Amino acid sequence: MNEQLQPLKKQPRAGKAGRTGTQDDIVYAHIFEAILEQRLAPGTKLSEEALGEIFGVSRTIIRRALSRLAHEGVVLLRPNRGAVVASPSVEEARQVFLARRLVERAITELAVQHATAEEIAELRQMVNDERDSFSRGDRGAGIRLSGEFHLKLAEAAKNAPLISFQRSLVSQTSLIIAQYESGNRSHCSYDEHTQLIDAIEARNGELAVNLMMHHMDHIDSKLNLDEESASDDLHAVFSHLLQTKKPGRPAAKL
Amino acid sequence: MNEQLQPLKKQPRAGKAGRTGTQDDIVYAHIFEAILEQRLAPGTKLSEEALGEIFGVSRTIIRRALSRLAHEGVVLLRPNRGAVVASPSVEEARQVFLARRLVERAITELAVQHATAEEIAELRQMVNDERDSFSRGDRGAGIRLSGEFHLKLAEAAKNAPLISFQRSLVSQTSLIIAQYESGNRSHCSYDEHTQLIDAIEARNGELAVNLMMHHMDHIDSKLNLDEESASDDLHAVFSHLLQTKKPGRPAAKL
DNA sequence: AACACCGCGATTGTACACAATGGAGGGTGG
DNA sequence: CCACCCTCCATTGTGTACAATCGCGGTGTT
Repeated sequence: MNEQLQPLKKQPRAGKAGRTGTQDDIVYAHIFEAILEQRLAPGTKLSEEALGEIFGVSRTIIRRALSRLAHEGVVLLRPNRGAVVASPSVEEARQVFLARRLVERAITELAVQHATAEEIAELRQMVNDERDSFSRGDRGAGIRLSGEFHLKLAEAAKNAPLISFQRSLVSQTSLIIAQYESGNRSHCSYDEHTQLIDAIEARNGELAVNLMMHHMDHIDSKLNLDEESASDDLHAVFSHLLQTKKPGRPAAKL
Repeated sequence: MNEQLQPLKKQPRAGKAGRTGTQDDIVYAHIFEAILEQRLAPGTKLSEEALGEIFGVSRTIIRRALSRLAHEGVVLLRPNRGAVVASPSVEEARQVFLARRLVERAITELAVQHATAEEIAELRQMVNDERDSFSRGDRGAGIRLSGEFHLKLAEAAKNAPLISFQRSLVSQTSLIIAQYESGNRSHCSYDEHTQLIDAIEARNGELAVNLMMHHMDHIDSKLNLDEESASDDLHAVFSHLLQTKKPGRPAAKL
């Protein structure tokens, strides 16, 4: 029952979630990755004590990681009732996408102006990694790397507040994609990423923005935001009932 | 040395910082207000233990409040070295203002579409409060209320991610204004706020956006971002070097 | 005299113990 | 038989003790 991975002293575990920093980051990254990989379904309760045993740290660390995840919108923190994996409603998803269009447009324009050759090279490398992940069939890693691409682009824009906001938006987008994306189609075609890099490298702002907006369109269109899919999305369909509101009769049986 | 205000059990102290919620919020609001009122100069060290004694709570609460302030960019959290009041550089200030232009434009457009009559009434009330504060000479409250106006506008836009981002931007803007604004000119003329509300109520999107952009221009122009002012801005000029200065008495009274 | 190294003090980082809250289940009354 | 209430338990919220870390000042050497 109480299997606990080794107290995660050093060991980067470089293969998986991002590079090791402080313990918080490790816990944060692991939970985040688990959510993206859909090993943690939306609505799943995240008990502090259980997580603490799993990662071999105290609740203090877990609490910080959860707080951070909550701030990025990936986890919902209910006072006195613990944390659950967020399950964005269709309306929330729309809001995130609207905000992303806005931010991505600005980021693209700024990146065209400020991206260095080194950054462009890094971006190309990331697209390669992303393609590899998808060809390996590692969908979770693919979604994560695709998000990291957009985050890297934000860094190239050289605007700290936008980077921070983009991080939050990308996190939520990843969760939404994991939750709503239909079937197994690659959600963020790396072709579009490559074209985008080309336009940025050519300092063609107008083209870059157009590509980015089309890219956003494609992401939108691949999601089933208009009507709920039926079978295994029960969690998503009902989660808004059985975790937050509805003080009276909160879905008696679940 | 150990002067400590009463353990802040309930007592809303409604006059000052925002309405009382949980203890975190009280501590957060008080520190935030102290920073805006410039009773806490940029660069001032925020010792957890000292704050804990002042507010009569344990370091746990203080730590959460500081973490939140850090996330909003008002406080700088240096690992193993404690927290200090942030002192945005000119470059950082420019980035914040760029991001704000972006966000305010979008918020204005959305508010024109979605603001309800009730929200518009609330906005007008807030402008009244703001004017009262300035006429009373309460500059800190004025800056804070002006920020809350822009935040309320974001709420009228009905987009959760934008609201969250705007909260962070407004906080940082307030700090920048407190730090850089020249003299005693009212920084956010409520006339402009009133005109803006009128345009929104008339559902005139183009006019509203133009007013907002001019409003941003005015805020920009009132700051001394181009060249440092000499006398009392030494803190700002050097704070990035000597973050630990001013060890004595962090705000004699709160 | 200046530089470098080492130990000390202060402050933050972490873990844990206790208090408080909310939900679930059983029991009782209508 | 159903509904309501009351108690108990699981889980989170808070305070505190202890450990780790960093900066600073003393001391010795070159």
